[in-house]
Amino acid sequence: MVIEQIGNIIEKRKQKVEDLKNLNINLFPNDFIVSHTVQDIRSAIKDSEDIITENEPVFVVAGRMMAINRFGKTSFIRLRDRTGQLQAYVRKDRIGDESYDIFKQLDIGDFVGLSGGMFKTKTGEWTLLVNKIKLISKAIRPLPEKFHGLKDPEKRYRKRYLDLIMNSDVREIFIKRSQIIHAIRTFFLDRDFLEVETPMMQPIPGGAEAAPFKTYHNALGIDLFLRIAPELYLKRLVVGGFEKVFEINRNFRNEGVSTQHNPEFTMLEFYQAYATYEDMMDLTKDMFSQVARVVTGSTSITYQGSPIDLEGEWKRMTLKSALEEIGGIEQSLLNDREGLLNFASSNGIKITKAGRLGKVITKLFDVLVEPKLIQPTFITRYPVEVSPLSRKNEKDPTMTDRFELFIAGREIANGFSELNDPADQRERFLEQVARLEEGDEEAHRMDDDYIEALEYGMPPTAGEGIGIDRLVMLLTDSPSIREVILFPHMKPKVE
RNA sequence: GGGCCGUUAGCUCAACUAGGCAGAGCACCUGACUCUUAAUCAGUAGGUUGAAGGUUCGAUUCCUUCACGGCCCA
Repeated sequence: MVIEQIGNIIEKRKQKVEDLKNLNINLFPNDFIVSHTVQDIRSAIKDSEDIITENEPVFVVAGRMMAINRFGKTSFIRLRDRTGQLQAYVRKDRIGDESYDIFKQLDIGDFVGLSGGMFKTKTGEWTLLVNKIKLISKAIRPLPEKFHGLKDPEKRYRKRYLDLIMNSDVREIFIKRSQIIHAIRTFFLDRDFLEVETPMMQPIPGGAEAAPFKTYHNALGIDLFLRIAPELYLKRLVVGGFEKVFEINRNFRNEGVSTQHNPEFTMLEFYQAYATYEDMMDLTKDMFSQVARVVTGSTSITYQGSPIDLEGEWKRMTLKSALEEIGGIEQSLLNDREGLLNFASSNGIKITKAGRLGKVITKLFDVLVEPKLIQPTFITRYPVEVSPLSRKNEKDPTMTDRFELFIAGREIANGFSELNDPADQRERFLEQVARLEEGDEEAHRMDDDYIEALEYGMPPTAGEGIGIDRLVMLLTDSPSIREVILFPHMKPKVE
């Protein structure tokens, strides 16, 4: 049905295709040799403006025609390649009658190769004066409208290629995303970290509280799970002697989609032997300011209207003091599970699946404190029962040496000194397994192989995970995770 | 999962309040035009209004259900 609606334009384009074929024109040739990008041409002009003429040097460039202004025997083209946009001027008396007749059959959206010299139009714009024009690839479907572009978010996400063709700000976001990941990689490699890749398919999904995707391996006859985190594998590598490792890769969590969540998302995790969670906080701040400087040129950014300073002091406060000072909960209540639940219900805060004290505390934190942490803030000392992989604090064994980083009201990193005592780890897993058996599909599973690895000895280590998509959102001022993931998950549309 | 909003030409949007021949701009097609850049001028064409049902003489408009999406909440 949709095909019938668009059919009219497509039918006309297909008729053109037939006409061009009858003239022995190859619509999809593969022998055009490109010798310049648009950027190359601009640089050449900048370097030697005075010796450029409309006859030489001759530039050969290729790209998509984004606009054509036709005037009878002459036309202006706007040509786009990956480096930018360039105007070209096509004259019948320069390219010849036959060639111009073919050019008249071409459409906006077609790829062409051009060669010619550069001149200035009377409005002063450097323009390629075309000697030769060749069709390189034919577009059968019309591009969206040139002025308003493509706005419908559903169509932008489903047909991202159109979004990228039409919306330059979208192109910029994904270029920045690449630069951000590059800058992170450089940061760690410069500090003697080893980049590794660990399994995406795991027999026991571990390292986070999340529901996994399940799949099946035919030849082995076993269930496998798409990983929810790489953590337990990276720590096995620390056992193996790789004292500083990092991985940037995809995690998969079987949960809903929203402006903050995509079922697959990119995670940075890193581990450093002989370091503590406090070292990780220092490292994180260094990394964020370096990445921001490389990518945006500044450590002062704006996210959705809020100015954020990545260079200033990053406040550190414990979870409980944050609840007291920012959340407005009396200190005496903080160890009183029932009291906190009463406080919640009398303040209109719904707590489902309340669980133990630590769970209640973190849920209250999510509602009362998290949205208020706009400037970078480390929250430290998380309860043991919500931190099954973290080392217990030496002075207060109900708490762990763990932190989360919040910026712009969102959790963006989670790190801790690692639990390397295998007996303690086994006990923590057993508690989690009990919850799993109670039906909490997000609880951790027993991983005997991991405990065995710890039994061979893991040096004291600290590690951290940072959600790359959220970091990219922050540095590109994007309100939705779908703006920073090229192909976000969408329900298939029935047509 | 809940609430609100949206889905009309290839694209961006009108028409819906109060039911009465579904429109515009750009794109497309035809013609004119050798410095335009949202080119201009003249003309043509383009629609099962997201899907199914209901009310009605008559539904893009009102009602029900469904699909997909957006925002907010959980």
